[in-house]
Amino acid sequence: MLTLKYIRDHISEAKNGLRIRNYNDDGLQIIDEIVVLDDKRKANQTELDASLAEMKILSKEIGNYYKSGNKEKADNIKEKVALLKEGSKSLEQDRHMIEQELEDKLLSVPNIPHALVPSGNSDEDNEEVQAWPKPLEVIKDGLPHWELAKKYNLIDFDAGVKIAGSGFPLFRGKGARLERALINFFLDEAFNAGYEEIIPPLLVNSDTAKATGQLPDKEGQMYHCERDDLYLIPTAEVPVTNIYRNVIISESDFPIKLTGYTPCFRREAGSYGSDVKGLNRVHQFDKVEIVQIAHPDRSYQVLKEMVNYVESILIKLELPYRILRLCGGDLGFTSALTYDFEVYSAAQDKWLEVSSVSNFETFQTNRLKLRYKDTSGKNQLAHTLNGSALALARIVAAILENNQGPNGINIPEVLVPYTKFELIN
RNA sequence: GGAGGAGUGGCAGAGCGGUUGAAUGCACCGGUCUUGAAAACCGGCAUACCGAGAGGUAUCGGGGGUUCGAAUCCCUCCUCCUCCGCCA
Repeated sequence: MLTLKYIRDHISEAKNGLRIRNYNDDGLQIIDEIVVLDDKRKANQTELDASLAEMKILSKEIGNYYKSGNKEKADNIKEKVALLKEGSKSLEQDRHMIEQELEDKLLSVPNIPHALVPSGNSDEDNEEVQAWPKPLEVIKDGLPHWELAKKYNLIDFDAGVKIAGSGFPLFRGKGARLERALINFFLDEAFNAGYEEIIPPLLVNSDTAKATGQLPDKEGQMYHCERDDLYLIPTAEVPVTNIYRNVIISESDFPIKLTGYTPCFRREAGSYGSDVKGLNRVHQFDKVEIVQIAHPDRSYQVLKEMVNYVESILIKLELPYRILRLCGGDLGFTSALTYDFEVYSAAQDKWLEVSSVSNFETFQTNRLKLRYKDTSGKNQLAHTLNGSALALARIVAAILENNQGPNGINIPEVLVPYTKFELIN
């Protein structure tokens, strides 16, 4: 959620930002509507405050008159207060309504894109900021990962369907061990890069989901346990970032670097076709997430650092990758700037998104109320960033496809200490 | 799931219907003193909103109510603690 102050002080920047996100003139009106509502809110508060202040003073007088035994005078004032009270009540009702409306509108405004974000409508307009320098090797007669998984009995999609439904893969044997090896490898890498490991709850309450922006924007994407009003997390970002909800940290606490492995649950309604085959798009997948809470002056440097970090992992895994800067049409609701990593899947001849690294600036911290005391003692909103490092399922798909050969599938060297085997055959 | 107790500032802990946004202690920050430090003393020290400012309003777990007036009384929800039951 953008801050009111930002919107009021940067009306034209806000509108330009929304244009990058392909808002038309009608859509842009939301900004003006917010300003008008806020004016209403201010006027209301001024009036209400004055009325309450008067009531307070009169109430004190009543107290004093009672003490001195002057009942008549006290009762006189009581009538006055009763009148004031009626007025305050209706003002208060107005305030509730105005605030609710304002909040709804604010929640519907996405983050303002960073100046680097190119305009564009879809993922086809994303800007390639780093291409794979070598020619891509297409494996002739290569099998897609779902067939490899079947051939080597790594993933039993049918069993997953029976147990839960489509989109819930069941890993077994070397497939399960490869999955676990990757999780441990990623966590060790993050540890070495200075991230503190977190094992968070996998179910979160609605306050938590709201604070990181999943509610109300992505309500339909999350599994919801209605009976207890809890949501299954779509990413570790949600519980991990919420550790710092309603927290004021000191400037010396920066940088806060957290990592966590969790399964991620996504309903992903509405997708179809070959994109959803195998591990490309599933309801449950494993992911190691990295989260940083950064000083606003340093957050873009931190973003770079996180991009470099993700890149270093892909290099170690020896997978061909490219880095994209998301365009306005593809940029997530809460993000100001996002870099996507895609890995080339040789058998599908397709780039698969395996990581997304974003700076949310104050968009999340405003709702989180995550602040730090600056040198002058004032509270300021911190910046949050996160990235997948990495999303497991698609990495597995890429490893299987890219490393297949006549003798089986070769495990990247860096993983062998974790898998304890070098070849799947 | 059943019975009881409790939720107050960074922490500890008063207040239980009337200048109480909240005593006191600790912690923290600034100053005096000191060669320096400690001690002692003086001052500061919650958050949000409105206001150019003076200042005002709200907040004592959340929400609602009683009252001229609520941290204090009532209702409800949440959380924590103790005991019992169940259980990995």
